[in-house]
Amino acid sequence: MKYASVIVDVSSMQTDRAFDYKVPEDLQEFLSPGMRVIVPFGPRKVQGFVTEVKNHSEFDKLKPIIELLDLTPCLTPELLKVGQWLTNKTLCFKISAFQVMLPAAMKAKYEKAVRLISDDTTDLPGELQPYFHKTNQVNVKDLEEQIPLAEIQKLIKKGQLEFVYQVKQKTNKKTIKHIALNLSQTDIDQVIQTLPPHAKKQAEVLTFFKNRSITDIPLQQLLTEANISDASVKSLLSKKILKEEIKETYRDPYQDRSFKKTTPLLLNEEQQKAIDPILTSVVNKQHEVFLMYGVTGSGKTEVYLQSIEAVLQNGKEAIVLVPEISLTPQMVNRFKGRFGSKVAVLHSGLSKGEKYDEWRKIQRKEVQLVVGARSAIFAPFENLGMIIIDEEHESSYKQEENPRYHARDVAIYRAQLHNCPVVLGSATPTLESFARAHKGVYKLLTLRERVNNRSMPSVEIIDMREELRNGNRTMFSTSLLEKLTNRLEKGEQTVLFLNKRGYSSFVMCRDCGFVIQCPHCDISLTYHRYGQQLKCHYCGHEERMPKVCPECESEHIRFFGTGTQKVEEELVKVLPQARVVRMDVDTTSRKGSHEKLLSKFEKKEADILLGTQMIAKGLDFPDVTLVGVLTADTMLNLPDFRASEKTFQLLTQVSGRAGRHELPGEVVIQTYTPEHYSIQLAGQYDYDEFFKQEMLHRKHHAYPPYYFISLITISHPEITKVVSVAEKISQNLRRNLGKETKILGPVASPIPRIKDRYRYQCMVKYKRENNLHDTFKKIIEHFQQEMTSNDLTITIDLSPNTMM
DNA sequence: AGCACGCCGACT
DNA sequence: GTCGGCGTGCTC
Repeated sequence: MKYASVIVDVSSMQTDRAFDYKVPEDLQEFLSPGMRVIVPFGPRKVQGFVTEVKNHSEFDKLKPIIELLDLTPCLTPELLKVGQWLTNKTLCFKISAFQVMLPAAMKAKYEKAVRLISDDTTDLPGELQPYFHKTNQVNVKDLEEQIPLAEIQKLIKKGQLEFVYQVKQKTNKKTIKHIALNLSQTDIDQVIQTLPPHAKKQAEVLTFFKNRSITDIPLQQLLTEANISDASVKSLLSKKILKEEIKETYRDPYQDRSFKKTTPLLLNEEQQKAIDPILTSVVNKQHEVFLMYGVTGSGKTEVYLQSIEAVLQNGKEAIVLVPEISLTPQMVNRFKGRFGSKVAVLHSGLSKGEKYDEWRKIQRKEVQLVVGARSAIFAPFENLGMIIIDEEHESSYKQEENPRYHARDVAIYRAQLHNCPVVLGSATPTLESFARAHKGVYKLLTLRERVNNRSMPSVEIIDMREELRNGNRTMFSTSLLEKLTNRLEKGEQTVLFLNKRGYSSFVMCRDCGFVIQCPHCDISLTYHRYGQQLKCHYCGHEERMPKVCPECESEHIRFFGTGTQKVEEELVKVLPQARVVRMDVDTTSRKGSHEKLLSKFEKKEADILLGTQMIAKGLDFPDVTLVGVLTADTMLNLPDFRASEKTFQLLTQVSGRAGRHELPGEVVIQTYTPEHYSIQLAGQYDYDEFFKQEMLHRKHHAYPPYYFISLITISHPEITKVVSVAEKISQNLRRNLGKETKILGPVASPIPRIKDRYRYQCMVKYKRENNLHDTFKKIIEHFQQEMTSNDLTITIDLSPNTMM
């Protein structure tokens, strides 16, 4: 007899361990760790992952596995190990660690239904009878709005009904209809003779098969290419001359696009110097982490491409992470262009089905390269030769929900298991990475020159306080406006960047100073022009923009701050002839709208591209010669120890968008704090000096990379509860952690209330702390009961990216 | 998590 | 008397 240890799909502390099941006779040969199964769990059925197949079990009242869901394990032995590691590293449940490594389409959904035991409905209460008219099984969801649950429970006690629990699979494989010959090629002519003489079209169909010498073809293709209607096909089908076949296919998000094949470019001396150690590491199968620090436009991508070439030639596979790839179709084009059908692409712009299909291409070893966002780091390759993380500093590589992992950490762990290199690339590396490179933990590769020696665009920093003093109350400085006008005249393009995060357009009364806030969160509401709505960006609360101040009934109620919508309006006022494309969450929420807007700009159907964060990355348009940053300092005021770093990164990235081709570029940075070092040094493209200065700050305030930090956030609907729990937690931390460790708080979180829940936090700063994980685990265990029964939540982030 | 079981107060 | 509220404990 064989037994399987299964991690069940029930995320709670008490079920966060393996449960044993009997393996039915017919599965004993196949079943192996990493496969998904459906198992009975209490009265219901749940999905689970097999972690072990063994010959004994400690437990004696075992139930058998109900169903096997995979023929090949969806988690390789290595990924099972990665899952275990993730669990320890992020303190998440095992099931969450496994689930995060697979496409969402493979997660099970559950349904509870009521089934009629006998076929006779006459015994049922009248109001229930219509439900069971045509079926003997009805979903509880459909029932519970009309019929009280107690009613049903009574009938269950009486034995008329029973609950059935179902596991719904979402892994719908896409199929297409093929039409195939039900005879051999050689018989075609003979069969045509037997057709009635007036059935010309049917004969045509068969001739089509003959001329092409094919035996099967997708139905759609047959109809269009042979130029026939489906009536003649149907008739041939009914005569059994043709037959239908259902074939599984992939949803290909890139199917109607062709990619121009590119060939390797000649590397310059610097690029060659950078690629050599990477290639050595690939050939020698050595694990090493490279930090490729290359200024924007220095040709990092070409180095990636040629390194990958070497990996593939070695018969190995590679993963390339890019930040939210849908934002940079240009990046996909470069990889698809070089490696064609060897590439799978995984990003948030794909539907669940499309992601699942791309994932299956990887699993079936039909591709050797995956280009994707954060979660692509879990691609089920078994023969990894290299992992590349482009724009290494991007915060989207950190997942902000459980399991709170950083893709960089996973990359390094997987690369260790595979003995292969990791390449981190950036023009503005995180301080953590750059410091590690200095210490020799990572190998530093530097690209200081831009390809073709093009100079960096010139940067002008504008003091907006000065503009105000001179009576300019608009959000465009005189200089920026002048340059904008100039570009319009020359027919060149401009990118305007608005860093909306921080404060967006909040609504304030000019008479009494009242700011309209969300009733459920401690955050001011944001004005949206569309529908005159006020929205909360945290809980989604919406209300109409009031005509008068709710406090003092004054009519002088206005919105302040600048959102992209407002900039667009003003832009039209001052430059009525300009054609503007606006890109922000509102204009890009629909699928594909992103690419549409960008291609509109690319085709020069617009003069100005106006947008938020999302336009800062990787865009490359030849005719953009001016980049304007409207408010460079909004981010600096956020309660975040990385604020300066993020500002520097952003300004550098944005500046890199100008003058990438023949035409020289210019950058205008508008700010209220022009003296700030992150703004000054970004203007001078001086990363090294920025690194020095920022490191001093970090050292002084005991932040990374000098200290590791962890953040515990406690939330509950009642503030007194939050405070008392937070207090207990911080006392516990102080008792159990080392003397060198600094424990800050408890204090109210930067946003003290979200969705009617109060939030407090404690920060732990440490250099060396052996007790950390144990202490955190014990804290969670201690409050576990209150977390399930009393609506208390405690979240622990072991390397928070933001303090919010 | 989700479900059953079981123990107490409020109603026909 | 019983209905139904939620605290408690278990799931191989």
